[in-house]
Amino acid sequence: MTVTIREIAERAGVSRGTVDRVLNGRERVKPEVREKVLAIAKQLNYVPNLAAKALAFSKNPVRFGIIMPPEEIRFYDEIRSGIDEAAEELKDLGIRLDYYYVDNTSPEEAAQTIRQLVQSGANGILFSVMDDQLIRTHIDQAADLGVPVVTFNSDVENSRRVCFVGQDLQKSGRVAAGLMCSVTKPQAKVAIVTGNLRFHAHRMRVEGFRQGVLERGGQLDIIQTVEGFDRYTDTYNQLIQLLEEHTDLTGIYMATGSVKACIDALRQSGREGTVRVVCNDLLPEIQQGLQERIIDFTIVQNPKQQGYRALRILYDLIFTGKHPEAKHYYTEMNICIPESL
Amino acid sequence: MTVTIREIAERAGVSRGTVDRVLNGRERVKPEVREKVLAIAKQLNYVPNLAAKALAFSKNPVRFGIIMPPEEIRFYDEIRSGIDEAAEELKDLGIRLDYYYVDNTSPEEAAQTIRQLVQSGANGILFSVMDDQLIRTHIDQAADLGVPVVTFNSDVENSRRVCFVGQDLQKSGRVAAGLMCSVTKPQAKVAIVTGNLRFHAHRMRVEGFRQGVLERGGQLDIIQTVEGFDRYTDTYNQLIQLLEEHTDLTGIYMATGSVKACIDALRQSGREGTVRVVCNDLLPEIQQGLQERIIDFTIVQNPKQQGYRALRILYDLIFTGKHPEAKHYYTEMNICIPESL
DNA sequence: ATGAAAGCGCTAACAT
DNA sequence: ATGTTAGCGCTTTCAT
Repeated sequence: MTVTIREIAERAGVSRGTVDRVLNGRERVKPEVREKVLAIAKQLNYVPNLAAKALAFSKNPVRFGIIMPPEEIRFYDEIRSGIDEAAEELKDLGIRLDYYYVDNTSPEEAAQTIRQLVQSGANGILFSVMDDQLIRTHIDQAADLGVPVVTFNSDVENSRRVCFVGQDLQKSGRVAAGLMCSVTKPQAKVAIVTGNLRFHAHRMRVEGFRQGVLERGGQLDIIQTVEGFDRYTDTYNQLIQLLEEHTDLTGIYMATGSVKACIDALRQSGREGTVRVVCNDLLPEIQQGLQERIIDFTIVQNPKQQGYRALRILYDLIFTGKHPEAKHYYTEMNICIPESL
Repeated sequence: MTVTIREIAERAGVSRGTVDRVLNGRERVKPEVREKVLAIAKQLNYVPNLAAKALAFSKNPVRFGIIMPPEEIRFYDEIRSGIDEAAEELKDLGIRLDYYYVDNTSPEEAAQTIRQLVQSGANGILFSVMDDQLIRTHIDQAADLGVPVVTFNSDVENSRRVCFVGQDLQKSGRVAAGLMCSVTKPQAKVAIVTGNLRFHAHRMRVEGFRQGVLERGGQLDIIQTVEGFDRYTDTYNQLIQLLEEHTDLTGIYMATGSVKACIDALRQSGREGTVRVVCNDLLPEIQQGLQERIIDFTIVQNPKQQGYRALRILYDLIFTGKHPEAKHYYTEMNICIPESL
């Protein structure tokens, strides 16, 4: 029925041990034997039995290290629960997960953790801290030593990570534009708030939004793009000023940054509920903003799926040798309104 | 480390075979032995190793029957791919899936299939055909004989199915109301189109919509609820008339029924793009309607997740004995606009 | 009613 | 460089 290494061994006239070596590239095997085994395996369309592998591995489980920001950062809660859920489903499948929470304000600790994991013989790494040259170097070193790294939520560009699992930022900007258009009059004046336009990730959403507006026939008048540097006060002050200067402002797209600041500024100026707001994610203050009808839409990125997918990709790579189909795996994007909560 | 039946056997002073019998209720075991084993298992917090189970089962895999409408019905394509994906992940986990495509215009074939599956010793059934008394009886019989049935997409009410996996219809109606409110002026006149109000499932969305409008402070004026009986012409004719009679109609909620008819009626009356439309699902004509800006929003129900979840629930029930937490498992609901495609 | 032992497909330690 | 063998945890005959 199903092809086993035993069958391959018989056909090739070698032992199962040898087949195992060949199939898993463990030691040097005489090239001709190697070729023969490989040929037969391919011809028979051999696929390893995962349950058997898992069982055999259960003594020394495969180890995956997960490197992410400190547990206090609530944003990662759902991602973590996605990973845990995947781990639960992969339970008994021969893997062990080790979480490492590292400082996310500088790259040293994260880099250090990568190195330690590689040295200690980890079989794969899930990474989500920051994009930095030092990190890049370490990821590439890990790759050289055969330890695959999957980045999630926030990528490390140009590194040799196996795959990035996260949101399609550009698309999220376009969706935001579509939503804003649908709730405003033609030529309505809107503002974009972002963190820092020098950051690739921040720029992407803004660009997506602009493109989205174009695709809708230039239906909006983007009067300003505010950089709030992800700080509450900067964002708040600039928005207060903006609202004063533009009494005809009808929409704000919070691409990145403190939504709390936006809500407070609107309240302060008495324009809450009048100015349309589109933002991202589903933090507590955003949920409340939705309920109170201050925020019209928020675009969320299924963090649970993100964690799940990232782990799955690593698992499939290690256990079945299946490389991800693309270097980017974009997770679903959902639009939320109060009723969706 | 992890507790095995071997350990339980040792502690209880019996053989592993006996422990297996007890834990899986296979044959009669002397009650006192039974109690003892159970007590130790509970005390040790025993959890079976799925990989080992799978491997041991690989000779006679557990069989699940999947009963759904004919393959031609495109609506089920994505659900099927969700099931297949789940099956892929559960590959080597000791299950075999058998698909049965049955007539979905009358209950006989579906009922017959349930009976056959039960007789042939299937270990579980995934069902999605229709809600009917004959079906109900068969599902209950299956339950009596220890064959769990999970319904998906469309439930069989009041039957003894283990669980239903599908959309929260009432909520989808509320979300529709929220969306409609967000793109119309206060007191805008809107119409609801449904299939047949005598059907529970159809009523739910309509009720949800009404409730949603109330929650938004009665912001809409629902002038009529049209029953289109899921037929193109009925729907088309009624909408044409409605549009003529109400030149101030600003929104249509297609709760159930032919969205094509709605689009055509709007085109015919030259009101496409002027009248806001909210509907469900993502059939080809709806995608096109979105692109052409005739449809504003469509609410979709992640069919892939639906299939995946349904299979998972059955698997967990059979292999780990874990019953679903609730009788209903509601799948995610997503809002789509052109940009989300 | 219960125990003993073989086997599911694969890995790893030990031989040769 | 390759073969042999003993598990991994559970199920399932076959004895008793």
